Amino acid sequence: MNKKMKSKVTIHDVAAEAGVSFGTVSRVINNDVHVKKETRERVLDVVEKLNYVANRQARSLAGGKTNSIGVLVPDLGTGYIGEIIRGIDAELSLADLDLILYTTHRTPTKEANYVANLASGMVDGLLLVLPRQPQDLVKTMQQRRFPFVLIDHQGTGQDCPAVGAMNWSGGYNATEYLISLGHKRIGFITGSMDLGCAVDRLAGYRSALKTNHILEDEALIYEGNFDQPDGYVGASALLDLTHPPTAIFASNDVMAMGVMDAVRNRGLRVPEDISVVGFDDIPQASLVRPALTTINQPLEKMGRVATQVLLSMLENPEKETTRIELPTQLVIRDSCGKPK
Amino acid sequence: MNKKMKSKVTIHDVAAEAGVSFGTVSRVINNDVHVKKETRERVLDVVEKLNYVANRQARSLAGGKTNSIGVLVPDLGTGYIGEIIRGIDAELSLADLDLILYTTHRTPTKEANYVANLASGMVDGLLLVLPRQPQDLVKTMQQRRFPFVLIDHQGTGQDCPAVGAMNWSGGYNATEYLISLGHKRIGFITGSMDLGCAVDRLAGYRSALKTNHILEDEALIYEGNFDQPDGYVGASALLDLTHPPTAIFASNDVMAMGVMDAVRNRGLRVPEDISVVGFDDIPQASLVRPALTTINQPLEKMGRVATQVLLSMLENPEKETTRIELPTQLVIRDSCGKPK
DNA sequence: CATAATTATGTAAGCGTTTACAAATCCTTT
DNA sequence: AAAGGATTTGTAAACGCTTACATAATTATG
Repeated sequence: MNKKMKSKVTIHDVAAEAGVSFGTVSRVINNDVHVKKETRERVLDVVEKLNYVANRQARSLAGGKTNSIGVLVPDLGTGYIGEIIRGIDAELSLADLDLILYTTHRTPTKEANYVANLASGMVDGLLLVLPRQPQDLVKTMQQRRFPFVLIDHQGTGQDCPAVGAMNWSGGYNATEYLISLGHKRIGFITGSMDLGCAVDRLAGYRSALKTNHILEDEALIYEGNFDQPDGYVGASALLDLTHPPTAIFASNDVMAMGVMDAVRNRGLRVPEDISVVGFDDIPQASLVRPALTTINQPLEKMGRVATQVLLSMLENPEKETTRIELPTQLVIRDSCGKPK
Repeated sequence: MNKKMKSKVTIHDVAAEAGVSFGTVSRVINNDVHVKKETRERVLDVVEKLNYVANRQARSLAGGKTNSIGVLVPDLGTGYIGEIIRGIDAELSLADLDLILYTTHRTPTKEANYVANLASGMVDGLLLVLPRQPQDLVKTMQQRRFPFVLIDHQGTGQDCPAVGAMNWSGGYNATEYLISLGHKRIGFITGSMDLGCAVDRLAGYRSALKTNHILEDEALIYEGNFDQPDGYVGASALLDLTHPPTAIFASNDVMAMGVMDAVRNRGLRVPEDISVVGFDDIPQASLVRPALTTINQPLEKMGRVATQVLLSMLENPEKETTRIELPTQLVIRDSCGKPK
């Protein structure tokens, strides 16, 4: 009875204890139909008794799959990515797949490196969150026929599996909400314009203006980079105009917070003097004061859906997959009001 | 079924191309000294040329190590954990180890399950961030002699490798700062008292009071749970007292935000009427208005250090390791002022 | 210059599985 | 009761690598 703690119990141990061949044990744990019911039960009992857990590496080596999928993220700082991962994780654990996390944060060039390595057998599939330069990566993976899904990035014209949000309509709706409040001069702070989502949000803004017969003023558009300071600087520039805006729509929540900061720093109030709208609905959007009116992106759901897509690709490699866009939604809080 | 048409390049391919045996190639990629310099170079060239990447699973199987370490986290929501992971990731990638992420969020009981599985060979070591019920887990791992490090949790009396922050002195310093501002009645909202860090912060608070000859008032201590609503409810209760506090010290930033919310909801201002201090210094602490004065925990560094400790345990299993506490620091922003 | 020492390389035996394929057992059906 | 088929079980060959150990090549030694 005194078994060594250190030596792991293998499929052979189970086989011996159950009085069957290891092949049978393998069939049992893989739910192969060709096992007599009572044999299966006996084996399962022994598995339980011996506390057997199949060795993942051996399984992978023999089976040709790694049972884990790689998730490439730029960072974990803002909670934005965290939400997406939460969704990914949920789906993955349902499928009993491991999540191997790679952060490209420190070295941007690592993105390409990782993909090259990962795609050559370390994981069965890849989920790329907010990739910065997907063109080459996508090409690499496609020519290797390696399964992957892009999350929150619409490549410029590239046709590949991706899950994103309806950025255009988010931009449109937020702008239209501001217009409905009576605003005519609405400042806009863009995100990194190399990212499709930023382009789309701006396009939505423009469309809403046009639809409502408001003349677009280039001076009201400030090019930001999705970081908080851009919001501050952008808002400052906007407020310095001869005809400053009465409302500012920032392309993400973090910048919107920078905007609020700038507004207050010049002695103005949100929303009495200036209305502010963000985009994303990150957790802290409801924590700041005034609570931020913003466009909700279903972050967790994006993670879930992307994972589902990837898993279905794994099951059926031939299946044609394409871009999926999840709806965004206006969340009205306290940062907007009628213009003075 | 889905056979890979793309034959991966193996160690044998490299060996053939370089005109050596696969054993030599193995030595080269493992930096074994017993290889002639020019042979090594030739092999390396071929590796480059063929774009060879060693198969992780095979390596693990043969070598008896998985080259990856598991990280168990409760969640990724607040950015708090994200910071820690950033540190872990940095160290891990230096050591060329993979990070396998497990989130226990949805099912608390999964913690134990994961540990049982992981400890039996899926990873070489485990990093447990903010574990909720470590007692059993720790016992399991210790008796299996499985390497692990606890992050941000001081077990009640358990002697095991752990990395945390100086919660006591953080609590002490924050309280003393408030006292130095002139506050005499300082409310305190605790964290989950089953977590050592919460206990320590409270103890620090009490000590500071005592040192400064301020009589402790039990009524000023509200037991929270580290969630934002606790801050709101706690502050409300505190402000309802006959002799309400002039300052409130919340055991983490998230609760502090709840506190600010409650304060404002009764028409009071921060910091003019009530001073607020948090703990953690999460990214959004500097984003809220007024910016939160808080105790900085070196989250990323905790991740780094814990990883270093784990790696050293992997290298030298016999080495005695113990608890490490990193210093905390008061960060003064805009949420505190003199009492009226 | 032979011989021992040293260093470099080749070889074979696993590591713990999966999975064809072969062998054995159990039912049917005449 | 025996043949044929279906079902269940056993076996051996990978999977790609590490690592003793054996062997070959090189250098140093007397």
